[in-house]
Amino acid sequence: MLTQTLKTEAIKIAPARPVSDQFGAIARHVGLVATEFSYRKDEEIYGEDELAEYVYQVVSGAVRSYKLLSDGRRQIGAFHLPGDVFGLEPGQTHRLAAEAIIVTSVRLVARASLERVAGTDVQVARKLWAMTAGELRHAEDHMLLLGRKTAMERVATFLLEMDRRLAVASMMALPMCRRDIGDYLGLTLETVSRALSQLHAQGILGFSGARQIVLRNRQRLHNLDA
Amino acid sequence: MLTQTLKTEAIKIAPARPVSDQFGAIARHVGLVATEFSYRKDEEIYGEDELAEYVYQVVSGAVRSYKLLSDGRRQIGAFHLPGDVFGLEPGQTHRLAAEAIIVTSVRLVARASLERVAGTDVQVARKLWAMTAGELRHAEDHMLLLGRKTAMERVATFLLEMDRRLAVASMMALPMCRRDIGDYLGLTLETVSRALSQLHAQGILGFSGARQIVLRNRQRLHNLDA
DNA sequence: CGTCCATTTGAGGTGGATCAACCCTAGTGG
DNA sequence: CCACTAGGGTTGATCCACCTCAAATGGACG
Repeated sequence: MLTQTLKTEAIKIAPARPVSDQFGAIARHVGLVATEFSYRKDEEIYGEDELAEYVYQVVSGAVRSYKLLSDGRRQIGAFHLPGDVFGLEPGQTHRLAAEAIIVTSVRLVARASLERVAGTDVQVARKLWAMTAGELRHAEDHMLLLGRKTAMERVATFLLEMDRRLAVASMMALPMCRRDIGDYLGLTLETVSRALSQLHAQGILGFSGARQIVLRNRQRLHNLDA
Repeated sequence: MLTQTLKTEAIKIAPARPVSDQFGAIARHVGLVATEFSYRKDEEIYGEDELAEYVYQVVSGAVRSYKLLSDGRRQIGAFHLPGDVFGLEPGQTHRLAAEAIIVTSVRLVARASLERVAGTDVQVARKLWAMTAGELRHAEDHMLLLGRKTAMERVATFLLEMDRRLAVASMMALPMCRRDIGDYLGLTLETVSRALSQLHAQGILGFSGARQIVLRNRQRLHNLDA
């Protein structure tokens, strides 16, 4: 599987985040080698209920974590963007599948070695707990969105989240298609498209290509969110 | 609030718990005193974004954890039943509010003391991480339910969950009302009621009182779940 | 400059919400 | 004991936000 280039370190991550720094810090501090690896667009990184062999950090690109129902209905639980850690599990298996949305490179460390370090270093153990708690916080917010928000509120929340996480010079380049957004928000791709068109018509956002979005009025967007 | 009350209320030292009681095991192991406390029906245990002073375990009764939108729409993220730990946060504040559904008694320990122990004992730190991960797993399953399941599938999932968690002699006594169930499943109370009536008409479940339910055919219920 | 998706837009259908009675049943008090 | 009451639950009628199905448009890439 990991037959590709084994480059180490000197990795540049666009927006430096606390969590990502922690991951890198952990890896360096305990002398774990963070291997780099690449995935093509739509390539599976791991499947649902698959053995959790590695923990990953997005270096560039984007990843979707999701669950499927037997008939193919899909719920994307999270998007992982540069700097984000994903696939971290205290249990044996991954609870969601993960796929690269676009060509994506990741750093990874063996879960076993991370666990071993956490077993002796309380600081590391604390950070792993905090990372999982961060994921839980996001999931709790997302349950509120999925259970109780209207389509427009969901799309507004999504835009504000993406703006916060990947806007560069007030422009965001969405890596994911409308279907991915719909499967994240519990909507159909058509409903997402209609909501975006409506926001465009109201001057709240501007397009330069369907996935290049500029928020022109964050306040009004925030008001549309509940 | 709680601190003040504790000074005036009689405090019982919690009795020993069953073997499977992880929380109690931790508390005893590190010599923390778990105090017992009671809440009346619908009494708030803590509010959203309130300082997380204590970690709780349900002794008897039931608790709902929820988030509210500004206009009152509510999403219940989890029900906590006897044995369950709730209010565990590595951060400073609670991400959801918690209320007693019925008269409920809990054991609680100060978060600070738990944190202190976790800072020196990796076994405890590992257990706390695993608990948070367990909550995350539930939230991920619930996101799939809220984003992608039909009303009947949601109710079927709910019944199987409650059957697993609180059935005694194949009978379950639901502590929560239809509105709570609706707010947990992202439905209205009427839709929940209609789904239950339909399952009753199909002979899949029996009632003895609206909240006393017997599952007569778990297999068919499982088939109705996706 | 044609092919292939992704996206947008339109038209119509529907599952669950909303609004509105009505009906239990547990609790209360006479 | 029974009558009364109030809150929870059920059921019915109607509505509408979002889904489904369908077609047109656009954009990226050979």
